[in-house]
Amino acid sequence: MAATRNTKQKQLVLSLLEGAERPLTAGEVFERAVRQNSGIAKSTVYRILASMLSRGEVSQGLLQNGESFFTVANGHRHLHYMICKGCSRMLNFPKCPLADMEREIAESSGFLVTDHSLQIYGYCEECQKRDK
Amino acid sequence: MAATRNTKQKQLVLSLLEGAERPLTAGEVFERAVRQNSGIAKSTVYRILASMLSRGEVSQGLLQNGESFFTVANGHRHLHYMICKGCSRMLNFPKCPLADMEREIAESSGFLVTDHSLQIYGYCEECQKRDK
DNA sequence: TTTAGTGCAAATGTTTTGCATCCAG
DNA sequence: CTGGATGCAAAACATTTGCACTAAA
Repeated sequence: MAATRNTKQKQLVLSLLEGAERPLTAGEVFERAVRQNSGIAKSTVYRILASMLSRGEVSQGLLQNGESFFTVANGHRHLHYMICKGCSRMLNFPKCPLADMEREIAESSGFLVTDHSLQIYGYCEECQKRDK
Repeated sequence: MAATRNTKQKQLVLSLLEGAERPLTAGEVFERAVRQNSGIAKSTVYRILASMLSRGEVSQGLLQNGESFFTVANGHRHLHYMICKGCSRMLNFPKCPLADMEREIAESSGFLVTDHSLQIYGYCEECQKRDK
């Protein structure tokens, strides 16, 4: 794997993801970076996220509209999210139902699993009450 | 729910999905429709798929690049896919690990699950051999 | 100095939308 | 008839890419 330079753009993207209260899309990372008066380019945000993703430094998820969102990868523990269709809130879904299945899948089907994408959609408690 | 007219464009999209050997993206549905000399517009394909999706007549999945793919919803049984990063083949993954969890989730977190999106990425047997 | 990384703008590709027209009910 | 559905073209997005320039090592 090629060496990677420690630029202030990378530091910024990483600190924004670390300081975020929820996963962020590339566009949101860019917005927040702009608010901090960094002159970072949007394409740089995309390149940094892609690079971090291939290094396993961040995890990627998919929204129903096809947009990607990112979180800092915290060790081996990986999270999924319950995404509210009412308010777009993202709640942690810490128990990954595939955690122990990857070996089993390889043995029964021959398919080598490298990763997976799981999002759970529905309505959070507040939105259930409000729309009742 | 509003009434829906039975147009030949809808019949065509549905028959293409039913006759497909694998899930199709909107673009692929459009391609196949064009080959049959239907003068259907691409935007019509998108509108029909969106409408069928909201009626539960088709299921949607997400590719890693954000594109959506569709399959006819076959009753209550729903499938997920193992998607090969080498050859893009999509293999059935019939055992849904969330099948029995939705009620449990609602009880423990208050989140009402309506649906979910799960894709498994990796390499099929042939691609594992070829790239070895 | 060297070259990975960046900014900028243009290009890509998917999906959405406005609007005049069409046709299923 | 009449309003939902369609075709067409333009627009809206997220994301990627080419290229000259900048700055990390």
